[in-house]
Amino acid sequence: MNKNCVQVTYKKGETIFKQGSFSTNITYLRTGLVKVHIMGPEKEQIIKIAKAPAYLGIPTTIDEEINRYSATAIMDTSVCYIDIDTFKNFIVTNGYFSHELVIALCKEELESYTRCVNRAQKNAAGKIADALLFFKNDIFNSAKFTLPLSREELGNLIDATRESVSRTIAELNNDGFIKVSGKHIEILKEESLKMISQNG
DNA sequence: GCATTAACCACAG
DNA sequence: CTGTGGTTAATGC
Repeated sequence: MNKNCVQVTYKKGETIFKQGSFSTNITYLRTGLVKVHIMGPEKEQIIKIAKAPAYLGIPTTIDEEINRYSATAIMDTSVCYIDIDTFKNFIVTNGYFSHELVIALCKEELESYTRCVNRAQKNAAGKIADALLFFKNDIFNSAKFTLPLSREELGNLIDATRESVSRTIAELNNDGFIKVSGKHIEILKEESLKMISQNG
């Protein structure tokens, strides 16, 4: 696929593709971190955070004319765009590739179900704890990291207002579960956060 | 009723 | 963009 691939780099904050525009390529995220988001009837909703390596636009490109969601870099990022016909041809001719792709898509769908339930049923503290553990374990693999989102964006990810996010993070800090300085976060008591994640 | 939770508003830094 | 305080509506015991 490399032959039909154009590589592009994006800085933090730049739009990779936008909801409402024509979707003509599959996007492969080579390095970096991206937020996938949708402008809903009320406000922006962050659907998920995607880290490299990953395909970004399969659902919105494979059988759709117009992008149903946007992707925006939240860290410096490099992607390559794969021509949709090339991609489809690959699926048809390469069974192994297709098999891997189905597995990846299934995983994402299951994760999406889980996030959906958690967003709807957990309280603010539980959702914040979830998000912080997600960044620690799934994104940065480090107890210490810089949050790549503003308080408002984090709220849009977990379904809470920016005020609730601020307050909850301040409480977790005061209670000694985490250490916070602006966007710098350090997870101090992961086990406690897991309890909070489950019980609120 | 009373407590809890989180959204909404406002204002300061 | 954040943090915080006051207020308020909804919900549970």
